[in-house]
Amino acid sequence: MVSRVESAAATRRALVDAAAELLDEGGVDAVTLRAVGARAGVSRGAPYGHFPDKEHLLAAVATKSWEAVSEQLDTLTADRPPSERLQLALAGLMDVGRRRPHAYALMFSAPTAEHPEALAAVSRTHDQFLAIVADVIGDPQRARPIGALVMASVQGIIAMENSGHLTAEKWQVTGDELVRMLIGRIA
Amino acid sequence: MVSRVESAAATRRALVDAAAELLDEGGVDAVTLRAVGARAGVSRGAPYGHFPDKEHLLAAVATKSWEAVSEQLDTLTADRPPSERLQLALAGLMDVGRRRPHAYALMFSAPTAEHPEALAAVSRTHDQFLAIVADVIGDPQRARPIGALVMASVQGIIAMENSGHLTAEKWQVTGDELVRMLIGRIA
DNA sequence: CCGACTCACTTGACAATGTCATTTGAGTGC
DNA sequence: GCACTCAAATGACATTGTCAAGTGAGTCGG
Repeated sequence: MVSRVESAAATRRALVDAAAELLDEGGVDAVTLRAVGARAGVSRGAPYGHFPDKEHLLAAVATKSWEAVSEQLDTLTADRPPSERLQLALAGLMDVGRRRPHAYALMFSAPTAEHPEALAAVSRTHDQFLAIVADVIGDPQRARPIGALVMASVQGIIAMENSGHLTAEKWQVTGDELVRMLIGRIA
Repeated sequence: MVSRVESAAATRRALVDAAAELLDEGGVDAVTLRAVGARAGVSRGAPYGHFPDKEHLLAAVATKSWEAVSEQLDTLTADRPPSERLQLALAGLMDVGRRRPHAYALMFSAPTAEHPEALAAVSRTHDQFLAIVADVIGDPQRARPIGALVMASVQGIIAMENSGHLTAEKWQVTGDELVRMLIGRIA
């Protein structure tokens, strides 16, 4: 037996999942409210019962994507050496960028940063990342600037990889090698 | 007296300029073919005489934006010390990212990298940048990987600045300081 | 000088889409 | 058992990208 609120929550989840799938499959242009409704098994107007507009639905997708990264960071237990945790954390981020390029772009898009729920998920993930960086460099004072440099650089590497602007032929280097160069220079 | 081909070329220029203005003013959503036509003094269907579709018009805007950066790099004459030229080159890129954030995002977007004309402008600009990096580090062999790291990192810094994900309160650092940290670590 | 032609541009039309107002109907509390 | 709530469905509308057909100013051979 499903209560009304349970059904509504399930519909909301189905809408976000459907939007995420369509985003992964065909980019942001493929995420139409009609397609989302159809895949979620509801009508085209149903999203308006859960989100004020399409942008908020996409923000929910971005929030969920950030939460997935955050949960993956939770699995990096402290019994590993800090440098290994940093490497795994960056590898996890690069993995999202490569497996779900459209979702990744959405996670770092401007509208996402303006939705409180998304901001909270981003902030929590960044805090986890900063804690790892602090353990690596051993200096909490400098963790934030250095963490910002690493995060921004990795984000730029993935973004240029996905957009086709970072090719191995042109630059004689891969994204993974660039990340290794980067973390080799911050220690 | 304007010949027919001159008039057509002028219309094409007006369309690209109008699209660039609308992009700067209201983001990519504000660039509708009707608005572009109106601002260029032609009708909504006129762009189809010069571009196969809207994406090609946006690619032309990206191309022109890259060419502007390239021309600015041309002004960095070799009588400056290499490190100063690198700093000025990066400052120029950051300036575009801050003054024209939407155009900047377009320049690094995936569709842009698939249009030959845009690719040529990008490639030329990247070559100029690589030449400067080679002069700075004095090792042509390592210029490409290091240049890639710097370019990707700066791109990530600007992108996170523009999207609101890189705030001074959160990370205790500014984008400019990150760029200084970066070039300090590659020398 | 003029008639036919070219081609950039205009206009009408259409399907797709985001959004809102209205309606419907299943679950809920008295 | 009945009125009520609220999620969902439906109808409608403006906007947009795109294409087919039409138009008219510039061009060229005679």
